[in-house]
Amino acid sequence: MEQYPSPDMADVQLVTVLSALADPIRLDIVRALADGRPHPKTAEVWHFDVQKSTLSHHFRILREAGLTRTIVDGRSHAIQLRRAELDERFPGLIASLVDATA
Amino acid sequence: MEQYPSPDMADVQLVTVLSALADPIRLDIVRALADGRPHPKTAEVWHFDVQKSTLSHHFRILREAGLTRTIVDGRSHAIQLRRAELDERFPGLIASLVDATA
DNA sequence: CCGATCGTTCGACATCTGTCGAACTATGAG
DNA sequence: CTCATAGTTCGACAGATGTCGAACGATCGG
Repeated sequence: MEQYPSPDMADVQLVTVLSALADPIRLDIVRALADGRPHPKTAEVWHFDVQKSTLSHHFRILREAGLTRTIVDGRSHAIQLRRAELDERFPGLIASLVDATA
Repeated sequence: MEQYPSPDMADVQLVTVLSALADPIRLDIVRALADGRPHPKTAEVWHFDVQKSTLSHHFRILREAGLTRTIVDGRSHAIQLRRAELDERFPGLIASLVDATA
C-alpha cells in the first residue's frame, strides 16, 4: 500500500527534524509519543485547540520529517514515533526532549 | 551595560530553543560553538553565503532564544554558547546535536 | 579630528507556515 | 445499498521568517 510514506532514516536531515519539533503542538505530540507505542490520531484524544484539518497537517509534517509512521487500520489511523531508528540516527535527541521540563 | 541581553535560562522554553535551531545556518553555528568558547562574529570566519546583516540577524535569534551570549570587546564582538546553563536546563540536547551526523 | 572598520538596525520583499472550513475519500454499521 | 464516521486534501488567508542593501553607531588608528 505505501499509503503514508515516511522517508528512509538515512536520508533524514537533523535540521528537518528540528524544524518539525519547532512547533508547540508537534513538540507535545512527539513527547507524548515517546513511549514508542502507537497512539490514535483521533482529534478528541489530543486536547489541542485546533481543527482536525490542522491536526492532520501536523501529523503529516511529523511523518514527512521522518519522526513518525502511520499505521492504518480500517478507518482509524494510529501514529507511532520511530523511536529505535531515531535513537540510532540521532542518539540522545529524543531522550533530551522527554527529559526536559518543556 | 547589558547591551545584548540574553534571557534567564529558567525562562527559556524548549520550543523556542528548537525554533532557533531549526535553520541550517543557525544549526551550523551552534554546532561550531559547542566547544563552549567564544568565537568571533566576523562574517568572513563563517563561510556562509549570506550578507553580514543576515548573519547578524541569526546571531540575534540565537541570543534571544537563550542559546548564546555576546561578548563585546571594543568594536569586535564574540559569541559564545551558554553550554553549562543549557546542559543543566536541557540535559543531553546540545550533546545530541554535536554527536549527530547532520 | 578623520576616516576606516565592525557590527547592528531598518524597511522592503518574497516565501514559508499555521490555521480554518469545506469538500472529498474510504471504511464500517445497519 | 445507504448513511455515518475518521481522517485527508484543498484553497484561502494572515502572520512569521530569511534575505538583502542602505543607513547608522561605535570604536580604533593615524
